[in-house]
Amino acid sequence: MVEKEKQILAAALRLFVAFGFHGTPTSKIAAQAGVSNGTLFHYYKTKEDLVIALYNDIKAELGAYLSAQTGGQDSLETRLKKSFIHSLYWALDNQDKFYYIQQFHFSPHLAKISPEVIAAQSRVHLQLIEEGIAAQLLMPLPVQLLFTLVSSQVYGLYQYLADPAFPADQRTAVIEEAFALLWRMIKK
Amino acid sequence: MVEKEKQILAAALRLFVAFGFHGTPTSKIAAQAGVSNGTLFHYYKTKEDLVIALYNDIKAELGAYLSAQTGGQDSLETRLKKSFIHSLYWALDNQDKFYYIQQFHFSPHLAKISPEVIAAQSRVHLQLIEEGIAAQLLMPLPVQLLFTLVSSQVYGLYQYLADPAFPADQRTAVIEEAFALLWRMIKK
DNA sequence: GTCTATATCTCGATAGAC
DNA sequence: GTCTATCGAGATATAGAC
Repeated sequence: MVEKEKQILAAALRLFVAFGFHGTPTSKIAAQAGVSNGTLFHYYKTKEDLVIALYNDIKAELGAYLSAQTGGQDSLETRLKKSFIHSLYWALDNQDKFYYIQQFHFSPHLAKISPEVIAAQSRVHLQLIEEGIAAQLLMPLPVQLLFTLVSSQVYGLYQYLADPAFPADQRTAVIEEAFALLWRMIKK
Repeated sequence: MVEKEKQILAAALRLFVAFGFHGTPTSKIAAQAGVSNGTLFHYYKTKEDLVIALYNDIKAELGAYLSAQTGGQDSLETRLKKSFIHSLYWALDNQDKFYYIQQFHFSPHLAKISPEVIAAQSRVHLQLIEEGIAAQLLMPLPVQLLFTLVSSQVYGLYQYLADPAFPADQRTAVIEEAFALLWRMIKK
């Protein structure tokens, strides 16, 4: 991916998050990226192409980050905890991107992403939970249900921690506490 | 609110959920509502006015429904459970409306809603949790944190249950189970 | 690959009769 | 209050020179 492409994606991210898909014309994206309107449409055939490319780019980045953190031979609890913590840190350090994912998720654009691609994104997490159930460390419940409960706790906790009024230096303590609660909930 | 107004809101809900804010022109809303373009703008000065009015209408309906379920002298656990269950049932029975709330939430329109109004919506839930902490029934944690954890579990469980592949006759059982897990997590 | 210039279209909003 | 008709703005996307 060349420089201009990155600039376009970066500008699109900023503007979409600030003004929504509707509220940001391609002309403004091009202007903020420092390229002409024509160049933007050289890289992305349509505006929707751009919206989707941005989503895929962010998802790929998040996926790469998380799998880089997946150490090896820790206990299951530790691996789950690391995954929990790093998801939160990534979200807190990349709030625009995290917001964009959710904005995209609640938009008709989501229909353009194939179900297989979406499923692939959570596969590694599902496997972790499956392993925990098989080893009788986690409650014997449907994998999807446990996964949903864990994920939604990440989302919820993010909302709590992302509040500008919340002191950043207390984040770690709250995350630790929240994971302890989560573990209490899902452990067998 | 007169008949035509309701028809406009109903059409707007259907279309916004299906095609997004951008993807649904006011002309289509008017057509689906069976009124003319001019009439739509008689009731709502701008398209954004309509978007916001729809949000407030849905929120009011949800608020009315939930407070109607708030019985009186049950135990705190039971009241919390009822609130949990009824939130879920409302969401499952009003999926378009629930989706719209979230779609609105992840859009720039949210900025047009005053923080006081948003805070008022969760006041009753916060009080319940506050009471639980004071009575030493719940973990001694920040009220907002516990509220966030409970809410996000509702959202997450909703996603799980709203999946068309999930058999509707097993909903109650899963909701019961999920509340038991939740209670295990937050009880002192 | 990048730009300028512009075609084409659609949408939100208004005017004014009834 | 409701309609028809329409204006003007601004959007996406393309054409074609460099």
